Amino acid sequence: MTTHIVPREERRRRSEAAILDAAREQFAEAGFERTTIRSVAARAGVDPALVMQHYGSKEKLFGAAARWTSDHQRILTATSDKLAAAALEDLLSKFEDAQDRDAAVALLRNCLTHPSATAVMRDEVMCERAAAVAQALEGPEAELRASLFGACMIGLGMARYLIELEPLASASREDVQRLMEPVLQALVRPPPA
Amino acid sequence: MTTHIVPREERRRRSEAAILDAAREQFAEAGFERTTIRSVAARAGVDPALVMQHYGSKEKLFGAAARWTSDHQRILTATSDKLAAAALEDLLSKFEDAQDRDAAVALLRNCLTHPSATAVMRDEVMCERAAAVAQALEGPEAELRASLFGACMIGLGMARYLIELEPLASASREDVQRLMEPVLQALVRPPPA
DNA sequence: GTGAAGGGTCAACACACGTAGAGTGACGTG
DNA sequence: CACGTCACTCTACGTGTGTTGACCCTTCAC
Repeated sequence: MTTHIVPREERRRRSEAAILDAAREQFAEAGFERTTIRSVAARAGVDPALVMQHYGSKEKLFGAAARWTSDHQRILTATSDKLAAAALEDLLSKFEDAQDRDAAVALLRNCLTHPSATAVMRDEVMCERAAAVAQALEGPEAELRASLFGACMIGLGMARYLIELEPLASASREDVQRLMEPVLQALVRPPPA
Repeated sequence: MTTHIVPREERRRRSEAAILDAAREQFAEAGFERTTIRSVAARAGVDPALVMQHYGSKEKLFGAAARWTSDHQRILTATSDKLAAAALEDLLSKFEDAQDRDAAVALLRNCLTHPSATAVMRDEVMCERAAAVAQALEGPEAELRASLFGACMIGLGMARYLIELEPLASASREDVQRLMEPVLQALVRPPPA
């Protein structure tokens, strides 16, 4: 055995992190229902009971794993002509880092079937950003346009990263950003009628 | 008893239809995993075993219930300046009829978590229509733009009917159509650069 | 009327899951 | 060295699930 001697607290933090990583991957790949405590434990190389001991329940584990880590400072501070670009930048960059990506995918994948994921998605992610977007919009129906803005962003994320629709899934980030920007700009500009 | 005498075949067709309706509603509301054969049977007023006898397995029942019933003739025949309007018309009208709506929601709700629903969504629904859309598009990158077109449509459907993001969920069909049309038109027109 | 057929029900199996409680062995402290 | 603590594991329970086979009871053909 080449295992070094590690202090208890460090060891605890490591296994907790290993479990969380495994949970993120599993929830992201297979969804909440098809993810079992046992499979997460196996992936993390620990006993199923340890998962419970650390996170209390499958529900809480999911809550800790599925997050949308992002400050919407970039959106709040963007002027209306840079709003679309900023939002796209924010969305697309989230999927570069593996950990952020898994956490986001875990939330996205389950937001249609898991009650608390739906609530988080709607209330914490979309409503908040829609409010921020609406604030930057001029003209009538700002809230509705902001909702549609969010809807397009969601659709982009789901089609590209979850459904993996081709050629969108394989397209370069730059191409996606370049083509989508004028689309979202059509919502930023006040409606014609 | 006031039950009329009904021939066997008619009786069979009725119970089969009742089961399918119940399954559609249940799959649409609760998703695949949270829907049980027992709950479907209860909703249809029959015995759980009868569901199996008619549809063979939960998987096959889901396959029969979750469908995207729509001809894309309207899209194929539309000229490029009417393409966005036709697609929106097609999507929004699907959710007026209760039966179509349940079948569509059942597919939409599970297309991120259920393997075969994902496949149907990607291959039968999106790829086909994206191909039809791409055919109508002029300029470069027609396939990618068609993918993005589909992504926005999906996002609209999910945000409005599944996540129920406000004020989008409560907005009138006309308002949604009016505001979204120029958005999709930005994908129909050839890209600037 | 009588037998066959088939729609429908009942009870049960086998399995996988989330979860709980007792037990174990290494680490830290005196 | 000895003792308590804590991370960790083993085993098992209870429950809910999809699915099955044996059993009714009405409908049809002759």
